[in-house]
Amino acid sequence: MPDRDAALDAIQRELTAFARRARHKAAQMHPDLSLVTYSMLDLVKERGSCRASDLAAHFMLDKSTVSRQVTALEKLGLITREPDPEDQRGQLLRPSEDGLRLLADAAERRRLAFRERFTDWTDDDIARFAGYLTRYGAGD
Amino acid sequence: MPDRDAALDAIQRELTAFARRARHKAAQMHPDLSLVTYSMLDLVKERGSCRASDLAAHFMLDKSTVSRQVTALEKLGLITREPDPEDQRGQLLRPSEDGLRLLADAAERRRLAFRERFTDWTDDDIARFAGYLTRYGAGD
DNA sequence: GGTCTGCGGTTGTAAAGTGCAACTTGACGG
DNA sequence: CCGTCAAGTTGCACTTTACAACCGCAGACC
Repeated sequence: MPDRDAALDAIQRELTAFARRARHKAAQMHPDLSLVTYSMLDLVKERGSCRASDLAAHFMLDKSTVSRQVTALEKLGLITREPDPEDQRGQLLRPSEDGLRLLADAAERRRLAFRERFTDWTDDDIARFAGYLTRYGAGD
Repeated sequence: MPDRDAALDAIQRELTAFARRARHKAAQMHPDLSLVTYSMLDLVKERGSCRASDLAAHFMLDKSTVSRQVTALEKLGLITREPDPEDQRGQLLRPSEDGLRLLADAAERRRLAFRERFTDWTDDDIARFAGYLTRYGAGD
């Protein structure tokens, strides 16, 4: 089935092309935060609170890398660290007020950019595209 | 139109999630080449021959970065460089036999992984998904 | 023809992200 | 009490990347 293979090639190419551009654009949007650092902050918000090892597992990164990024986020005042009362080895990460503000601001700007980009797409096309992406992402 | 916004949010979330994991997965799939280096080789093959500045423009990378990656590709014997007969300043990049072989091999492995992942997708769904991604990518 | 401007590419330098390994500290089971 | 394991930190090396300075050639303009 050559058509199917050609389509699979296109999917692969476009997704990697997107990944390349994502880092570039994320760097422009938030000069102080990389895409990964931003995602970590986002996950901390999503979970309410979590440990550094949770971040390492979720992002498939080494714990040392996470340690440094968390330190950076704390230095920027975007998260707080407190020892885990249940296990003194670990620490609970929480987003700070500034961190929440930054996330909300970024989400809003991103939404505006997306509205712009999809102006000439129909509602049906957008819904189907979102459905396909979700279905793809569920395979991870 | 809340549905539309919800779908846009989903698209945004899934695409950034993919971008996060891209590096890790690419490293697994192509152990010898980085994601960017591999993409460069792929574009050179796609175009038949091209100049380094074309790569820089397409990948939104600095020309110095491209220069180093191209040097690496040449050292690995995956591409060849020859002065552009039309413009002595530039150079024409072409994939070597080894480069073509590596690309074909990688494409085959990738296709296998993708076939696995997309087993329960219909041909129509895959074609539409590829179409949406291409349409999205064309907006850059 | 000579000069100026601009483009294609290279190299030096610095910064950031990442993984591996060694270490510290605390938890848990014999 | 001790050995083992888990959570984080730090040192180190490597890679990727951008910016800036530079070289050589091309094309335009006088």
